[in-house]
Amino acid sequence: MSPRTPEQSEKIREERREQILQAALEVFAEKGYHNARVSDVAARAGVSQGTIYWYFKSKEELFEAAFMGRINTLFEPIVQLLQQEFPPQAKLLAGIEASLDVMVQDIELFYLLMQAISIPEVARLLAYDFQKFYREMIDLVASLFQELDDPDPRATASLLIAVLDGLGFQYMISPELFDRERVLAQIKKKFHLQEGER
Amino acid sequence: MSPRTPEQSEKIREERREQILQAALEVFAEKGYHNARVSDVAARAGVSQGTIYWYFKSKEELFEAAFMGRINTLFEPIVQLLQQEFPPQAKLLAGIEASLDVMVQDIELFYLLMQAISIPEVARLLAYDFQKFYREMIDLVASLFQELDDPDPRATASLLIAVLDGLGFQYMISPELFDRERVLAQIKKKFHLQEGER
DNA sequence: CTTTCGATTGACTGGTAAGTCAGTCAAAAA
DNA sequence: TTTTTGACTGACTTACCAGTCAATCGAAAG
Repeated sequence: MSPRTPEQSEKIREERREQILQAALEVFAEKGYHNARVSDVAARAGVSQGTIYWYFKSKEELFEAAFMGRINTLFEPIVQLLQQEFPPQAKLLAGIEASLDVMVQDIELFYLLMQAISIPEVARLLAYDFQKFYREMIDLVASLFQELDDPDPRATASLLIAVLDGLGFQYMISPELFDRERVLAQIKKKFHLQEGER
Repeated sequence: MSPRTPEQSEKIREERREQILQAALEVFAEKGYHNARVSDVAARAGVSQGTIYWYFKSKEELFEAAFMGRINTLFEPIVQLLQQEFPPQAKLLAGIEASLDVMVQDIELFYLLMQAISIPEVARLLAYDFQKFYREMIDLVASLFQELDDPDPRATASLLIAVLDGLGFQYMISPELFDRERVLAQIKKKFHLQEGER
């Protein structure tokens, strides 16, 4: 009766969706949300414009899906890392290094982030997801500083995350000013994360 | 011959220009660059759309002028402060506090900044101005840390500015997470700026 | 081979908004 | 009063693009 089993359809849909999301990410990062044409995304993905609307309700929804997908892909490993059974200090250090690497290798994520926040119609969709993500990160990092007997773990966590965000920001503006090793050394010192230190 | 002296014309132009810039700032901050209509700015300023184009070549140029004007207005006092004849520690502390205050009171500046960076046609215009501003800030702050015998003043300056940027970012996303006094205390501690400390 | 139906196409539409321009205004000079 | 000219107006043009939809495809089931 039906030309394909539900599983087959599902697989095709999943692959096409991914293909469109990847194209969307590239085009949005290159041109910015408003200068990116839905037809550009279609062309990049090798499908027609109509197909985009078979998979996504609107341009806004397409951006949201592409952006949040990317955030999750990049940060899930870091979050996982922070939850493993290791000394808190080692986890913090590894998390910081991983974040710096994401920053350098996927700086376009920051670019997408700026857009996500500063375009009202997109920000509306993402506000909840994003605040949740942020809060969870602070909670997680705060719990590690707690283990390290920090007198004010939440404030310290907040500050550490602010440092990382701010560095991403600097890197966007003037990548050449950024010196991974020197900055890393500074962070270790300021947050008392020298190897061997308790 | 001429209906007005050059000085009179100049005065009128200057006032109208300011009036348009103020309106532009409000409208851009409220709606975002792309959702702000030039006609909205005109209405807010109480002039016709044509008048906007008598003073500014394009919407992009209008944004640039409004944004950079605001940046300068808000940061000139801080830069001045940092250049006065006071102990470096006191100047750093005062500068940090002033920055936090700007952040809380003029958070829409951050919002405009995100836009300025993430909208390619605007970023193109602003890239130079902005990198210059950033570099000067780092140089200035680094020179103060140098006076305090910091072993790596530039890295420290870079980190401090990153903290402030990152905090602005957090404040945009979740203003309720921000606790000025706790954060300030943390910064003082991490950057060795306790009152009385050398 | 025929049927079925989800997937796909791309030309088209309707609304929108940046920027233009022909004409008006008003204040000072002559 | 008339002339001059910079400032100003707002209706209009022009181009654009998100989203729609009627038509078509194609793979598997029957």
